[in-house]
Amino acid sequence: MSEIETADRQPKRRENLDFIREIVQRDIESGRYQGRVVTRFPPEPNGYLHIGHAKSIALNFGIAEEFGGVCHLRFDDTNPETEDMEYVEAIMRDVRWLGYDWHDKLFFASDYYEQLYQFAEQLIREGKAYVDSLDEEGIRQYRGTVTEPGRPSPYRDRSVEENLDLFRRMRAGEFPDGAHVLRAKGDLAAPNMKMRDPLLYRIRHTTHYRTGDAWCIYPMYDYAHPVSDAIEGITHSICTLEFENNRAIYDWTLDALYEEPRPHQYEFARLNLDYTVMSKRKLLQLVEEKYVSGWDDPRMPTIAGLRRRGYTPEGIRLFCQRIGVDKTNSRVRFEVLEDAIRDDLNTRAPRVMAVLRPLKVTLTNYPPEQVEWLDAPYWPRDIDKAGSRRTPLTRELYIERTDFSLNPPVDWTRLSPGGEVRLRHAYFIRCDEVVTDPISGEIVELRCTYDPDSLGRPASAARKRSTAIQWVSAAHAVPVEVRLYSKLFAVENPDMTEEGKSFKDYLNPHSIEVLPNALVEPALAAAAVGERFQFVRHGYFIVDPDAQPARLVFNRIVELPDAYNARQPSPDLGRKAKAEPTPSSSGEAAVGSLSEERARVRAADSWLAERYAHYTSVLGLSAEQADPLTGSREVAAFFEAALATGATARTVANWVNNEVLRQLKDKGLDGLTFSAADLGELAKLVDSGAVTTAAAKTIYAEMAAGAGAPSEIVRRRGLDQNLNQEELQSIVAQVLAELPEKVAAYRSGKTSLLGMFTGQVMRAAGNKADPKQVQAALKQQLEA
RNA sequence: UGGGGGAUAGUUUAAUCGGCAGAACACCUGACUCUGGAUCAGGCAGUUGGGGUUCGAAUCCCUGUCCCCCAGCCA
Repeated sequence: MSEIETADRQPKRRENLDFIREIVQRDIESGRYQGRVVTRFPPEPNGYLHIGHAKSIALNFGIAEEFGGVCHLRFDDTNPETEDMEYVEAIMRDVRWLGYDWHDKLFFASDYYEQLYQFAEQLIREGKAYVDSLDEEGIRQYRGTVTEPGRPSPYRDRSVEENLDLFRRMRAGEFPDGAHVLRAKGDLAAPNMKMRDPLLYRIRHTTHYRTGDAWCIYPMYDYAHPVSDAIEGITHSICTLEFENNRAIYDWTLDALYEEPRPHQYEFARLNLDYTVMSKRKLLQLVEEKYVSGWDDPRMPTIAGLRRRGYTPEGIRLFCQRIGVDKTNSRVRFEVLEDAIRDDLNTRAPRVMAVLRPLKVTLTNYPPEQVEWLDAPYWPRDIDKAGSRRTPLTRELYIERTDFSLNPPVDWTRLSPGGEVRLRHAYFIRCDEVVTDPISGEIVELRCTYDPDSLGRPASAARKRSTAIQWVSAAHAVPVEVRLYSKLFAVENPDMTEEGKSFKDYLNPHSIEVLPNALVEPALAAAAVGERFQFVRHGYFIVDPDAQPARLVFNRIVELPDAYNARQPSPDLGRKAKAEPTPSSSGEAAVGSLSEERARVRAADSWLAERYAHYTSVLGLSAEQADPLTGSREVAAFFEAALATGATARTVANWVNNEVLRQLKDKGLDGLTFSAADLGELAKLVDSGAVTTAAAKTIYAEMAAGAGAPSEIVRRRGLDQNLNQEELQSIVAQVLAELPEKVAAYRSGKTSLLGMFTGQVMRAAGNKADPKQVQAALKQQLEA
């Protein structure tokens, strides 16, 4: 790497990190947690894990692995009404199956109930929580709406003693469900509804699957979660987007109870997959109402379902890697999942022959009693694996019905009347006669002849285009049941229901097709449950647990891409075209919120209104320039103070509007590290041409960082020294010499590289150069 | 309607904090092939609209539009 490129670089960050990993990396570098990385996967044991959870598991466990940390498995079991040990076990099985290990870091929020309780008493003692005796409806009423602030509950000002007494009696079981709740003293006027005195505890006289009847008050998620994180020393608490508003309570709770460095919450977008639903409630409904055979129905997006379907952990992890992590709400196409699974299976599923819809073939010139055991490799040439089995060829065979066509299209490469085709691992055959059922007209048999010289020989030019089709010997074939699965739902987004319909109305009636009379070659007779194969030209299959030794059952995991069928016009099941963007109004009228607000301020403040008029008529500023400058007296005064240095109005206005406003947004005028006079001086330097605008940006950046007055910065960085032509030419030459490939690319037409060259030269020249001159020099040398 | 978040090829996403808009999946073409698979080569295609600052904007400023989340004693 060249000196020029490495100069002025930030410490190198790992490339292509998602935003969460970037935060983790930064925290490691800054030593925020002394280099510790502790994440957690916090399922509630009230349902089975699904592919969406896999994304979260891969994220949390993946980060721990990659950054030398640990990931806890914590059951967030704070609601006794829905939780069950069955789910705990299923979840552990699924996480382990996905290939992740929590070692000894298995936790339950229910183990923290006592600590949680003690912390709650602390909050009460500190006046930060109170017992509210409003009923559910009352609480709702007092909470207000998104547009109206809430009102304080009549019980909000109870004394600490009374609160403590009531809370202890709540624990002691003196009150029925719903009589009281413990609430945080938040802000009832907060625009964030979550902060309007969130509930911390409720009374539930319900047996908990782990703590039994030890408790009759249970903590709420918003309270239990941050405290559990803190108890475990979690550093990065990663959850999905819908908890963004809850982060305020998360921080409120931990600020009250813990000190930095404490856990912090970060949110990412949950996975949405086309043609499936991902809510536990809906999946539970499918199971309970028997739309599927159970949580592990191979059509379910649950981990258990995908496992039974035959998906591999590696494939699922590959999928998670490919979809990335971001905050954008998105829907991932089903093919992306399927493609990841295929990618994984391609190198690990041996190829075998199966005939799903058999059509009888008789080789009329093949000796009736003869059996040839032909060598058939399990792997295609491009996969670096060895191994083969022998497969028997006899006079009577079965081939796939779909591999024969009575009236083939021009690009047909399989069997047709009078045509030839290769039997995979065997001979070429020619179809001489088609036997049909005289009544139904159905094709019942093909009478063919085989070419005894074609075994193991390359195809002749004439036969080159033929596909090698799969087949089985009629005498040796093993009858099996094959279950063909496809999408559970018939529409892309079953959550988006029409008026009066439910997601269940969009179930795909053909999501399972059972073929009871499929045939596989004898090598598969002893296949074990869980073994995966590629049925050549069909797809990947796995032996289902329903299989009996005498009756194998195969599930189709995923089909092979079919370039032939893909080319055929099919009913369009694709996505709707993107909606036309609504035509936008032109930007003439400034009616937006901020601008609107400033107009209101001016209407109420004649001095500001007068300044606005002055700026536009006397100073010659445009309305767009004058507007942001006259939104408050402070900004206008700042602008005029800068102007008093003698700089031009236009320059000062641009600097204030484009640069200073940014600082003002988060720090306010008082937080500024430089004065209006400083900015005026900077503007004058630009006006007079003493420094280039590029240099001015550098100076401004330093001013904003508190490096002092412009003149001082200029002197320190030597930005007033002019670069003479000779020096410029030499820097340009040097930069070009460092980047020979780029120069070649530019010369062969990639002129967009000019910007990159300019940037390099500007950097090398310490921004002392004038970009216009730089570009002139660059063009001259590049085109020389 | 208050608040919080989001918008980059058809889709999912990168872009070293102002300097080459890059990839994967999908699609198309070709090569190869005893799988119409895989692989290889090539191609199509993008910064939410408008304005501004700048030599240069996906990135900074102003201003629109669209989408998601929040008013459970669920998580």
